[in-house]
Amino acid sequence: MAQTDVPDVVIGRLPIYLQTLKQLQASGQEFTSSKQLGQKLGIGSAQIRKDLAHFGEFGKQGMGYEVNYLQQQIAQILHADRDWSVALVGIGDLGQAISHYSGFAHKGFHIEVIFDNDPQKIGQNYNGKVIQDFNSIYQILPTQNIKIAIMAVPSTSAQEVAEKLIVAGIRAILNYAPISLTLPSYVKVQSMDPLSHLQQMSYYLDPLT
Amino acid sequence: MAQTDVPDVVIGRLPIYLQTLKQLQASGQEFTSSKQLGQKLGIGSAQIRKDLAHFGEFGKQGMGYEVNYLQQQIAQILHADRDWSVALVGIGDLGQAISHYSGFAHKGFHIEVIFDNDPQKIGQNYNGKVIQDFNSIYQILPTQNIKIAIMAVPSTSAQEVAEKLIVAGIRAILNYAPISLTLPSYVKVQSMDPLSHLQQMSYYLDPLT
DNA sequence: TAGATTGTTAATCGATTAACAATC
DNA sequence: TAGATTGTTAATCGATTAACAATC
Repeated sequence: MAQTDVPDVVIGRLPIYLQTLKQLQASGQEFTSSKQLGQKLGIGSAQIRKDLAHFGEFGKQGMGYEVNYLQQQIAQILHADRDWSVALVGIGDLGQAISHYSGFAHKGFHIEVIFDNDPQKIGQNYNGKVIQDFNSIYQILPTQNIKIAIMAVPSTSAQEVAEKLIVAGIRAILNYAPISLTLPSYVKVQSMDPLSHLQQMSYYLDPLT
Repeated sequence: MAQTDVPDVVIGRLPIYLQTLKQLQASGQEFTSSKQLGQKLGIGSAQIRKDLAHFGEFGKQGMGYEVNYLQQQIAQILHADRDWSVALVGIGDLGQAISHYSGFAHKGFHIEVIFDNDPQKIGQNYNGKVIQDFNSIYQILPTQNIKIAIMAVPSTSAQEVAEKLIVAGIRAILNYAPISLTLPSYVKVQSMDPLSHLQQMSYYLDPLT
């Protein structure tokens, strides 16, 4: 297991390698090459080989990579070869959509607890789970050893909610609130911000149309 | 208006600058500085000044930036100072959540048409809009001059749907399918992939817990 | 004026790309 | 063997950071 620190940007590409390998596997292909992967992803083959080199040697000269083996190896590196318990915070429209989304559970991320702070919602049954009072996170999260949270709360409370989650032991947050969180570096944060993406694209669009 | 090509990575930061300026404005602050913005965003002040320098001079020495003015300028640069019509393709669980989400419309991105290919859904009224047959995109999109699409379709059909959208005149796609699209470079694509983000974070988590 | 902060240039840093010996 | 593709080193490229004169 490579212990020299691997750049964030490399880690960020591993999930898409994994995704692409899964597709190749589904299509029944046994071997692939850095060239083929690069073409599918629109990046250079050298970059893929360099990225993988951080973790070991996974291919054979002249042959390329065995799809199945490389997939397993990358899954292992990402800790995607196991199940993770996840807490969902905020069960408004967005939170409900997230909890419906089956893609997480199928890939090993299971929403085990749902929190909200609305007395109307607390205690209600949602998707087979009782909605818990957000104030009880200190009782619930540590005992269940949950390290990952998905935040679907208003921007106005996002920072405060995040800080409490950290106190409760959360170490990775997938943030759906369109705000930049300021948190200690030992906590990983990834933000989903569709509006930013739309604005980024509209820059390139002809404003006259 | 700066015409020398600005790096993608810079354009990608402008929306978060805009977001932060809106927050400052909401809090009633009239002036800010690259230092303050940098601290809020966890990036260096020099980077912010350098980014802005691509487009002009927006500050005053010793004073910093007028929040309102800088906000307007960045909005203009991003073409976020106008309204855009958007097509939503796919009205399953995810598409429904997206169409409910009010954040887009409030920021100028209006979902004007909804497409699906399920005969059960076509013709039904959803959120005040009649769901259109995806096969009619060639009639509808060009006449309404819609350049932006949000894709919430299965991975298996994403590539094919994207290609048809381009023929119908779409030039920017916000893709929710977890797949890497291969498209001509004159089309901008941004992908929303929560699973990739979760896997990226789980890399850093202690696998033993 | 003195202090602060800009816009910009130069220095540093890191990531991508090209090239190639090794070898399946 | 000849062809293909790896892993890796060296060269290039681009982005971030540091520093500072200009000036509000």
